[in-house]
Amino acid sequence: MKVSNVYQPGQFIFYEGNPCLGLYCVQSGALGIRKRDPGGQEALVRLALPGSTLGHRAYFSSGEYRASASALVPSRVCFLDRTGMAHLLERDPGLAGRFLKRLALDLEASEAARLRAASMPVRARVASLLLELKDRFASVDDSGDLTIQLPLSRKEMASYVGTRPETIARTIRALNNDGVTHFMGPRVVVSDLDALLDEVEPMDPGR
Amino acid sequence: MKVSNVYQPGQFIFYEGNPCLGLYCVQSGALGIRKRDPGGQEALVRLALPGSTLGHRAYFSSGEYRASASALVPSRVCFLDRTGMAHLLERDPGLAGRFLKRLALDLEASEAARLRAASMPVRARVASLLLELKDRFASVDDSGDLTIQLPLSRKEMASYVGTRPETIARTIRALNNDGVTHFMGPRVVVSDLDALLDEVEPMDPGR
DNA sequence: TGTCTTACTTGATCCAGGTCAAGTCTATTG
DNA sequence: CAATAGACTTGACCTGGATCAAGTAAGACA
Repeated sequence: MKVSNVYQPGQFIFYEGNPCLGLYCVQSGALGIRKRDPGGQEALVRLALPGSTLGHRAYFSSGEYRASASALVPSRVCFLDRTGMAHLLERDPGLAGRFLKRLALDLEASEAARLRAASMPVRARVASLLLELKDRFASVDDSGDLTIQLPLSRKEMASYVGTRPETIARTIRALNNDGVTHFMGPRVVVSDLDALLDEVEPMDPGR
Repeated sequence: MKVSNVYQPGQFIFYEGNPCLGLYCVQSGALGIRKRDPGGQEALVRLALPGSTLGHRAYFSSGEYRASASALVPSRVCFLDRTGMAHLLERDPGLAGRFLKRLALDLEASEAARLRAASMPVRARVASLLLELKDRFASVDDSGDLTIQLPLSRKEMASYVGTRPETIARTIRALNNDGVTHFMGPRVVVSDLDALLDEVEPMDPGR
């Protein structure tokens, strides 16, 4: 009923189009949620970090996954099948309500992301990706600076922020030149976190 | 517990930030759902047509509306307050499940819209707006052509497809020149529906 | 050790769509 | 009937980012 598995980077947990047989939950690591866009390309649409539940959308609607999930780093993921779910839902009457809330919040997040994507330049979107990765992948290095170990290739970063690898490279170069970041391969040093935050929300000097 | 009201064009049903006291349901007419974007502008994010439920997102999550709703045309909207909802939910145990499904489908729609917005040019997005409006606002005129009575100003159309009024004007002109549409003020004549469909999904000549 | 492959970077060029500045066209109001 | 005002259109121009075409760096393998 409930099993837990470890997936290595690149391994898939499920594929778009698979029937949804239950719910997954990320216990450790990080997953990438990918979706085939109209043009047939796999686009990275979301990250799933420890604590997040996966597949409840498909579970409650069509019964088919509308996206694929794969591990970005070694990840422990547990699975609860439909009978297990039914069991839980009947034993805990408040659970359905909490799923409703979860979905409602996801929906808000998704719509907010849509607005944001439309009104922020690539540079700001890259900055907010870094902030998103920070919580899970950052450590403080020997000289006291924040270092993020990127679990994504440039191509994946590009598809996540909705642009092209070339533009990611140029944006990285620009951020480096402005002293906001120091990208070195798969590792970024952020010496001034405030500078990064300003990229996302350029302060209006008025207040 | 359950009341039904008629709203005139421009009248608001609720505002972003208001506490959510129950659920609304569109019986007739059409509403525009608006959201304040990071830059402070009101952007039209969604249309609500007869049959759609409004505010379930806020109802199940924060308790505050995250968007405003106003009538685009005279609309009958009914309201069911929290006690009424609680009543219904307890009387019909399957209802919560149907709301879960509703939210899950909304979430899918929202993510699909996000992908679409990122990968379709303005012209195709305008075309799909017309297709969306067609079901509710189209009639067949005396000469047998499909005529859509637009319930949106150019500015609203612009914010809905994520662009500027100037670009809408130019796009309209281009569609007219190509014989796909005939915009005349607030009314569009679509003589060839297939041409409009092709704008949204340019057929790959291979198959 | 070289050489393949794949990921990444860089440069050059192009274009959709944003911005700014005049328009025109109604529609309202004194 | 001006006259001011708002909604829409048009033109001229500019720019962020896409595209195309060469690079370079670095791990995998013979």
